[in-house]
Amino acid sequence: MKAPGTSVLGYALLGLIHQKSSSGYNLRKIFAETAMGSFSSSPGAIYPALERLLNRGLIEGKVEEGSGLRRRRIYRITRSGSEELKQWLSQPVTRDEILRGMAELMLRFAFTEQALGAGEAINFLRKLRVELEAYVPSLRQYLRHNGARMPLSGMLALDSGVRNYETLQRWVEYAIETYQTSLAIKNRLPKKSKKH
Amino acid sequence: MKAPGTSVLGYALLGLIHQKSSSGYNLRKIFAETAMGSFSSSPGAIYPALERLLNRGLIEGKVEEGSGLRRRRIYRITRSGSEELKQWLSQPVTRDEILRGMAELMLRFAFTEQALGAGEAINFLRKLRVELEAYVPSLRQYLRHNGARMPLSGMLALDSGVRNYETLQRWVEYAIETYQTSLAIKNRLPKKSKKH
DNA sequence: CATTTCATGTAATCGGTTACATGATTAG
DNA sequence: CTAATCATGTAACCGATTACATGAAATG
Repeated sequence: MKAPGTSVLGYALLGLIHQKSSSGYNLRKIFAETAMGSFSSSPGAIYPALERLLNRGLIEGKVEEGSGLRRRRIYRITRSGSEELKQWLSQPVTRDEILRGMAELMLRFAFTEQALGAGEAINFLRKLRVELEAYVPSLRQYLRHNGARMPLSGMLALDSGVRNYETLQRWVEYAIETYQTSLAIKNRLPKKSKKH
Repeated sequence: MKAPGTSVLGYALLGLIHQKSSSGYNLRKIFAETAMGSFSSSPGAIYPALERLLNRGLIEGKVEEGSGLRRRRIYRITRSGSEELKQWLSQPVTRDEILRGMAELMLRFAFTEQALGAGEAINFLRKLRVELEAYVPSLRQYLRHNGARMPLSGMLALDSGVRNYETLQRWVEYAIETYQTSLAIKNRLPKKSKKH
């Protein structure tokens, strides 16, 4: 009765495989060496997750037949895997998701460009901006009203959260601008002036 | 042969109970209403976690005997619970922990002042500063060197991470200053009117 | 030849999510 | 009286952590 569903780690794997077919070992290295390590690591998580994706037909694996090479299984994304990824990426940006932490949002953003195009990436950023514009002031206000009667460390911890969101807001503006500039260059639009 | 261990949620509960004896319901509300909600919520996680703390003797619960009241169990921390909390709070700040995300670090910081005193809170901040001073430049350098050959969205996502850490560094400076100022004031003043 | 690195797994355990269950008390 | 809220749980499921296992190819 329950939809099996895909875990965040599953989507991280799916997105990486969508970008480039890889073996489990390669994927593990990516998690181990980059900031993506926050979504697990270690074979005990990754190999079972890959097998779940395989069983559900979201990826397919072929053993590399190269002559002098070690045997290893290269996974590539299937059509239904691509569809599931795109559906996940298209989900609305909710305050709930923002509260759960930025890691998952950033993962989605990082995959959006290749999977859905730059236009959708901008769209994602705009929706994020709207949510932040509604949420951050209320957080700031809560801090202003209750900060004084909290222990100093609690107030500071909250302040750290507020600063993070404010930084995120500035980043969103920067990211939107960056995208628009890059799009304008690609299209080589004869439009000279852009309003700010 | 394995030490049972306490989960992050367990420490969050332990720290809150250390600050103020509470019922499970009260604790749930704190998680539901504040930013602490990132560590779970929902009775299915909290009540079992409380029972584990109880079984390990880290907290004790007494049913409130108030006449006209609903029965509810008030938990208070035990000596060994207090010790375990302090030990957790005293752990060194490692880069590994920083990579796992700030939520847990901030939780530790928020509890440190009450459990170990303002001096230890400053100490925590200093250790965090040292780790960040070593880590952030390497992250920034990675972005400079590899950013150009990454997809735009990947570069931007990484940039967001760098900005977050830079914001955190500024926050650490601010927090240390705030603590030092507040300590200086407390020590200098011969206790004027402070209480209400 | 021994060690390291490549490459893929498996098993035990444990905690969290989801969803449901149960009563008691207060509010309308 | 009924509905909402208070207050505490329970059970099924599932995925992540930890630690161990295996074997083959490259490296010294």
